[in-house]
Amino acid sequence: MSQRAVAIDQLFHALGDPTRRKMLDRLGRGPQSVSRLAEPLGITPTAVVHHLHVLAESRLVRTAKKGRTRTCHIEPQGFLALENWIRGQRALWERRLDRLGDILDEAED
Amino acid sequence: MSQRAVAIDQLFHALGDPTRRKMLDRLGRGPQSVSRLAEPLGITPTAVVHHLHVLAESRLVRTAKKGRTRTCHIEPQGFLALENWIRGQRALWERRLDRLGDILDEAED
DNA sequence: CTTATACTGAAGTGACAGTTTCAGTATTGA
DNA sequence: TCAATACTGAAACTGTCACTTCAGTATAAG
Repeated sequence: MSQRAVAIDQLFHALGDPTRRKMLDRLGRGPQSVSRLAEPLGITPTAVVHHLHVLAESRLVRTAKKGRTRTCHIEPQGFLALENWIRGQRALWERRLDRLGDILDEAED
Repeated sequence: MSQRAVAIDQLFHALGDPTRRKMLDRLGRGPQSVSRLAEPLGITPTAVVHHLHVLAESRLVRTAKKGRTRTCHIEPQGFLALENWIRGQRALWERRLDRLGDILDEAED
């Protein structure tokens, strides 16, 4: 599997978990510490740290420790990669579907 | 969890599997039968059928059986839902990051 | 009618991912 | 210095998921 494919794989795996997406929602509204992320999710800080590793690998979040507190915030890189993937998929079939025409029409229920 | 959230959940779960994404790549190039999807992936038709169920639930593919052959093709609906989700995420943090400025700059490595 | 083809449902297996507990380290504040 | 706080690593538990085999059904072809 190519380097690119591995990255996409990690990315989708990261986003595939509901808890991680909830964390992203939180972080979208502003930076948070590990504990403050954990509390509303009803999971332990340990679990949060694990999820942070996964999210950081895909460049969806970035964290920095200052003193005894780790602060987490959104990083745009991962989202850009996701958008690129979708563009690639569309490029595959969009022209063909346009040519066929009927399938797209049929698809809007 | 809201109806919307459930759908997004299914969608990411569907896209989280590498085999299913390979199937989408194939189908992006044109419709395929179950067996012809299975062969290059090195899995049984049974497994393909399972994946097709998952993909169909998220409106990423559509299938139709004619005679003894089931033909599968891409459906755009799921991809649109994914794009909408990303737009929602961006809306959360984009303005804030623009205001802060420095974080985005720091993010381009 | 008989055989081959194409798919499908049920049941079972193996691996992995999310989570917890618990013990440990680093930092802060009194 | 001492206690409380915040996080982290290892180990173990549990459920889920992808996949297989096998038996069965429907369709096509000779």
